[in-house]
Amino acid sequence: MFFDLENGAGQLEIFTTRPDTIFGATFMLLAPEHDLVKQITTPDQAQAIADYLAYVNTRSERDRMSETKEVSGAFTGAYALNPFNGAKIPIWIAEYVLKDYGTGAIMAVPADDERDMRFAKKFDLPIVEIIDKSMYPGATIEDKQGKMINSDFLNGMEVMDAIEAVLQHIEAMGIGHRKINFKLRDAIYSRQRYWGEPFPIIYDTDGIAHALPESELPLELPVLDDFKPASGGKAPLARAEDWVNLPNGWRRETDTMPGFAGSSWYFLRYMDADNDTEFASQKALNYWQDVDLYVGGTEHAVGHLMYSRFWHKFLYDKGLVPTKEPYKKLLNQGMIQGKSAVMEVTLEGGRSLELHVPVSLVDDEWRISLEKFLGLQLTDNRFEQIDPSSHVTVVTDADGTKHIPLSQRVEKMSKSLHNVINPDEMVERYGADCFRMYEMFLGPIEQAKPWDTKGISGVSSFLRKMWMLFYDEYSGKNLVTDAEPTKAELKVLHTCIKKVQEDIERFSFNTCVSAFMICVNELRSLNCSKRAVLDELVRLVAPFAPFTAEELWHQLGHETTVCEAPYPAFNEAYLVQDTIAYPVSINGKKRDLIDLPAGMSVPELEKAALELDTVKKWLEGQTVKKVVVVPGRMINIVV
RNA sequence: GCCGAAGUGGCGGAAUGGUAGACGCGCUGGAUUCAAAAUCCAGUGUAGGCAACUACGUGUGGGUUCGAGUCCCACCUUCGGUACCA
Repeated sequence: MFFDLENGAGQLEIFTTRPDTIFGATFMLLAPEHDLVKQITTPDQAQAIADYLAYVNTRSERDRMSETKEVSGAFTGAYALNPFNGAKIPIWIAEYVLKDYGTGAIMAVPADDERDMRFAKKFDLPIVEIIDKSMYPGATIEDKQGKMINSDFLNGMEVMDAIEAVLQHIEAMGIGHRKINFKLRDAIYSRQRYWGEPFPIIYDTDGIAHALPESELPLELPVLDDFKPASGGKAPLARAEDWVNLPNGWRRETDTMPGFAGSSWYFLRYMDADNDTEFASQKALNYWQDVDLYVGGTEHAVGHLMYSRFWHKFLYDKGLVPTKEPYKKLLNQGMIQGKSAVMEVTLEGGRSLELHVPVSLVDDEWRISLEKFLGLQLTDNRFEQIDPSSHVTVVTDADGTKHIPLSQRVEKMSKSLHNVINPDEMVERYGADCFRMYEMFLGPIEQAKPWDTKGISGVSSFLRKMWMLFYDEYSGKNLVTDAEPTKAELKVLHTCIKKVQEDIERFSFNTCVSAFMICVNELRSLNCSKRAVLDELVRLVAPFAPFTAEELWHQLGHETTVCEAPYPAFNEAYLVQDTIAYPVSINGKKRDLIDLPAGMSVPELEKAALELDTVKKWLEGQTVKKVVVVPGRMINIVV
């Protein structure tokens, strides 16, 4: 929307989503970097504006974004005119108005915008109420609800109607137009490194960019020996001069694309990887459709997923893919956090600071020995200035060794926090299967949880116990027999199959691991090494411990990979119970437990419960009001 | 500020409205060992009691229900993401 400047000095273009509030616009705001600032500033205000711009210059992008409570600004001395009533509106500049959003200029409506309100209060600018929200209790300042007041021809209208009415006026008067504003976050696309797809872009002798003709695609990276940046801050590709400089004097782009580029659509290519005429045939695309499940961390949800969906939408609009969205379901896995060790230091003058000590130097009681600390001071200059005798607390053990106690904090694993556990070391020590299963075992997949190396021994001994169903612990003799499994053994196996099947469906992998542990413990106590049971167990465990399962599968005499064997299905017949343990409650509080044959009728169950000694004891002097019996579940006596 | 997730033992966590704490770690006691590691057995929510047992117990306060960690209402706290977006 355009506002005339006072004295015919030109026009100011602003962007607003609330043109209905125009009669409440008591001042205008420009971004400090706005082109008009220099032109319109009056001599009286030149010093104030110069001072303010100097201040803005000292502020980093981060400062400007993080400090949101305190507003700042300066008056240019110039005025714009309200196109409907000719009112004079002072023009200010303020750092909270961003140069790159909209037109870098806004009409400020303090009555209907919190930041504008703070600005008006700070600089004592008028506030004109323009929306009566009294009939909408609880409506916030941003809600588009209420009746227009103090607004000339809009008075009495509901906000939504007023927006439409004022838009029609504005367009009829030719002082503005409707526009949908799109914004794509963080579109930093090119990278100065070798690893990445090269851009098929060439520059002519005037430096104008041209797309490489299709006949020259695909463009492939040249072979390099040295991947360090080239001179002049150029990307490594600039070293390949034969590749960069074309015979006609044109030059290739030397930046490359980021990981987002290929990963935004590679799954489509997977659908028809050998196709050399198109990225994938319509037949393949219609068959595979989309990706069932996308598992990724939060940075993927905001970064990669956004690009990938954007890509896919483009391909869909072009009619090249059959689905609007590339992924059916998103699962955000939680972060495995680190436990960091924080040393609290008090320097002379009472100034205190916190320093992260490498967790590898910390003992079980979360302390660092003085000896190790002195060693640390030699290699890490963050600790140079610290005097252990006065700046930190030191405790002395009974045996005379000195330690500095540290506090523990669970936070993101990060080099800067010195709390990183290297997965390679875990795999080296426990094996990939154990590491994988322990990560699953830690807790629900969507939740963040701290890594604790201590707990991994539980999974490690589970894998050993499973192995020992096949092999004798001491002699290494193969224990597998072809005997018929008993009812009890089949029940153990099928209980596990059922649980694992159900838990996989709801992504509850931690409880799958627990089900395997129960199964193996019970098979061990039954001394079961029967092929009929173990064969199914191996197939069941294969997705969780693939290396171990593959090994055991071959030991069972199979020639092909376990991945090709059908996944076991449970048989309800093996799970039938002869007796059911019924909890017996008085007023909802459990008082006894009774084993009763399955299939007992409700009156029989009630009678059996009322005959229990425990129940009789609790019923002394009481009247039974009601007995709730849920067959197969529980019995509750209400008194 | 906005969006999202989560509050249960010493710790990670389990629990279609129906036995709270499965499974694992840790801890305690025992077996084995010259000793240790490893392994095996038993115990382990808190308080009282030799025990049987009793009371209390899933962030706080209410509610629904025969019965609530689970459902409803209000609140508190923590974590993650994002942020002057007009």
